[in-house]
Amino acid sequence: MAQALTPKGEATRGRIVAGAAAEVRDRGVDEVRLEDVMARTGTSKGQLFHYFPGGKEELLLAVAQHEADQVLVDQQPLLGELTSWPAWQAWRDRVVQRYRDQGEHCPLGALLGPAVRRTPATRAVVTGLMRRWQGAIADGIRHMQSTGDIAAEVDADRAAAAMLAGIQGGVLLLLNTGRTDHLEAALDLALDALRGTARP
Amino acid sequence: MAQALTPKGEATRGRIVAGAAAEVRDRGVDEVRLEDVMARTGTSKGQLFHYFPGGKEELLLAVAQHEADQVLVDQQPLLGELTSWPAWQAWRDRVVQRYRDQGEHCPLGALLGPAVRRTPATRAVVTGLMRRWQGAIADGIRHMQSTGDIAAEVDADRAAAAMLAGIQGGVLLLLNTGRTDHLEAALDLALDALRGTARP
DNA sequence: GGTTTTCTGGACTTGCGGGTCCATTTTTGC
DNA sequence: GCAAAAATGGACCCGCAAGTCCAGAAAACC
Repeated sequence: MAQALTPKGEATRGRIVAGAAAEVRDRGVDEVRLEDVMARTGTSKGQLFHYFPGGKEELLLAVAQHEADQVLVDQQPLLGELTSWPAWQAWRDRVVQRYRDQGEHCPLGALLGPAVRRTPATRAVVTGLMRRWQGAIADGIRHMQSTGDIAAEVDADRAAAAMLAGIQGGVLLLLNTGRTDHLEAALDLALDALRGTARP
Repeated sequence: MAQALTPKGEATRGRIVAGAAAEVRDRGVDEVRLEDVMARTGTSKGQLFHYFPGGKEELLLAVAQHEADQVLVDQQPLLGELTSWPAWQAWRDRVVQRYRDQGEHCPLGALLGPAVRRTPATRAVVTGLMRRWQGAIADGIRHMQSTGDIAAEVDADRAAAAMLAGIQGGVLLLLNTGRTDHLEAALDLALDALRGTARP
């Protein structure tokens, strides 16, 4: 992938990806013009195609990977420490807060969009993100089961899948309505359901 | 909007919208070429701009409205008769079935995508659909409350919002993974939560 | 049946934006 | 320092698809 890349080159490449990511956030995937990326990052067409021989598609794939990683980073360390109800609540609040702040500029929403989705490579990026995300939630559920805070009969993976779906749908609706109602309702419903299992 | 449109003109216009909708389903929004729509519907550029002076954008808006209406039609009459637990289950199964059959060709997913989302008009279409959808679910919940199958303390609108988010997220993940796991898990979680409220 | 409106066909223009190419400069490695 | 490789700048090409325009056919209207 990366073959003989000097520090300077590395920096430029990074600048391009970051700039393109910002452009995607600001204007949406299909509104991204290579020209704009160049302007924003102070680079030339030669550089762009030097670092991304595959052109726009390759660049957007790199952006997708970059943003996907960021999604989970933004939730850490909370997502990795779902070991008590207050911790779950803190994570929930963080998620809501993050997407509320972000508002309409959703890199993830952009990734999920029809434009890039088509290519298997970008699909893989999104799928990978979802798998990791769901895995982290499931781990949290299993930990809560080990302490008896969640009933042992609960299927952790399935519950995590449901919660993830609620989050994604909530974000999607946030993008369209500008309100966090759905996201909050979905998270709270799932958490309440899990809490409810502990009491026999 | 529609001013002096002969039967023949009406038919042509309808053919164009239907053809464009099919094109969107098959190839995704941003892959739709006016030329392809013309070929599929056996129309000419003159006709296209005759019926949609606003060009591509206006045509896609009409398609969006068309598809949004279809989403709810496909769930009827089940969605309008959520008056017993078996009815809820039947509706749940219908939703899962519908999107499973549809697979990757999701008109709604296309609408939600970044391409069209930008314009306020298409946003309004999607928002309107979501409002009606959530309203129907909420009505179902309220009916179940009236019969005592769901606890009166439940906030019907909020629960419906959560369920809708789960559905949207489930469909989104279905589009990316090709599996209905998330959709099913989300629906089941929500339904179980509602069922659970009845027993004290 | 003649005039007016609507409908249809398709040639043409246009602009945007991705991709190519190469000349020049800078860095690396020895 | 001096070749080789990497990095940079930007002029140029070119295809695609949206949108324009107008002329001719069909229908509506009285």
